[in-house]
Amino acid sequence: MREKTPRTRIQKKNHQTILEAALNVFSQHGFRGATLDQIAQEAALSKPNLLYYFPSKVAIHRALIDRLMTTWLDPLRELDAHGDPIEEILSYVLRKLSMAREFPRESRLFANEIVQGAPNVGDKISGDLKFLVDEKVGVIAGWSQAGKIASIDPYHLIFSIWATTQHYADFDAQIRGILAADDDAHFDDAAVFLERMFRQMLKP
Amino acid sequence: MREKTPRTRIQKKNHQTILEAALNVFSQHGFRGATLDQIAQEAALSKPNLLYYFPSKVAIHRALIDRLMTTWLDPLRELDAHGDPIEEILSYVLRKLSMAREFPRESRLFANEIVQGAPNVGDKISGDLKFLVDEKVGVIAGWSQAGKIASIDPYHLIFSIWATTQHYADFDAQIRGILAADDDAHFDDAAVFLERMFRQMLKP
DNA sequence: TGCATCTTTGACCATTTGGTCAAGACTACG
DNA sequence: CGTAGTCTTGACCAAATGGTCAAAGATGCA
Repeated sequence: MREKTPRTRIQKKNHQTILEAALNVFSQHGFRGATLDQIAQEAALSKPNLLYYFPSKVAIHRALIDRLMTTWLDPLRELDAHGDPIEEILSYVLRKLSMAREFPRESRLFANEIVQGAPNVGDKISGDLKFLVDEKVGVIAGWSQAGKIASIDPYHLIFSIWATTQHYADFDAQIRGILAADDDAHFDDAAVFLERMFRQMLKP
Repeated sequence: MREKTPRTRIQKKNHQTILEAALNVFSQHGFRGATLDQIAQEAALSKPNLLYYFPSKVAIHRALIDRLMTTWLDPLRELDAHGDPIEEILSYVLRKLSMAREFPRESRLFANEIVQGAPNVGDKISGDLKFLVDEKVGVIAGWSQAGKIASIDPYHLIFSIWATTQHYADFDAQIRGILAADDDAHFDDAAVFLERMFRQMLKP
């Protein structure tokens, strides 16, 4: 069932090489659009060699998704119930935006998965993710009721943070087309804009 | 090159049937993930029959994208330079949200395309779309300088509107998972939330 | 009704794709 | 060294997939 965890030096290296290559290919073409040949070429390995390290195409994809789900939610986990409410939320926004800037492939891997109906992560979403979100929603609702932030729907606040930040990774092609940009500079403008936007709306 | 425009009654009907079926399949699986057999089955036609009406798989997809691009931008076109600034922008937000609610398949078709690097619409984005956006950015910048709305970056305002509204269509699977919702009711909450958010941030 | 045109499809094809396998190459270690 | 275990790959396979084609079936109109 599960692919064996890497033991030798070579296994460790090739596992990483394959996942790195697969991240490139899956994030750009989606699961169905990616081929083992592409991944093999990107990893500079032969196709049978890929299948020596991972039992199947879906196993590679699953390994990536697993790795992603554990780290992807760290910024939200860090939201501290005992910190200053507005600053806590704002720094969550900026952490999320940084991740979109630094890990756009991971963001697109996830986006591909969700847009197509979350066929492989549906259970994780209604499980771990829902659990974490519900907890933080409780925290935010508390702040809201205590008058520390404006009275808003915490679920939709979180959705709007996800939407606005991930948009810069997932819709990168559109944004670059419109801004005629060939670098990352617009992320700085986005940071200014989003900080203002959320600060404004959270003001009690 | 171009597929012939439908002439007879039968052609008109089958063209529509095929596009409807293709929209279902492409929006759920992406271009590469969709198969002609799936589309044929969904349309209740034989595969050679599909190819009697459209010369190839990409032609079907292109026809959908073309149809989409013409109507997708209507809400933005309606943004009136002579209307009340804040109400104009807010009703743009709500129109966009309605489209996400009523045409989620179209939204996902587009999302699939952009997430994968806009391979088929790249030129349309840096062409028609950029032109329209630049025009409306000018309008918004004018309002901003005239002190009618807060001083914000009009590009990122538009991006944030797209992000927050389309999110409800594109990431539907995630949202339903977290809200444990099986209906559309959360769109009403979203409308309230987004109206408040944008009204708050636009206040001069 | 007769005939030209439009529509439909079963059979078929070449290519791509995920995956297998057996045999050979390389490593590590006694 | 030698050999047991690890790693690599060329050749191959079955299924899926986009697309073709010739021939049969409908349709419409004089």
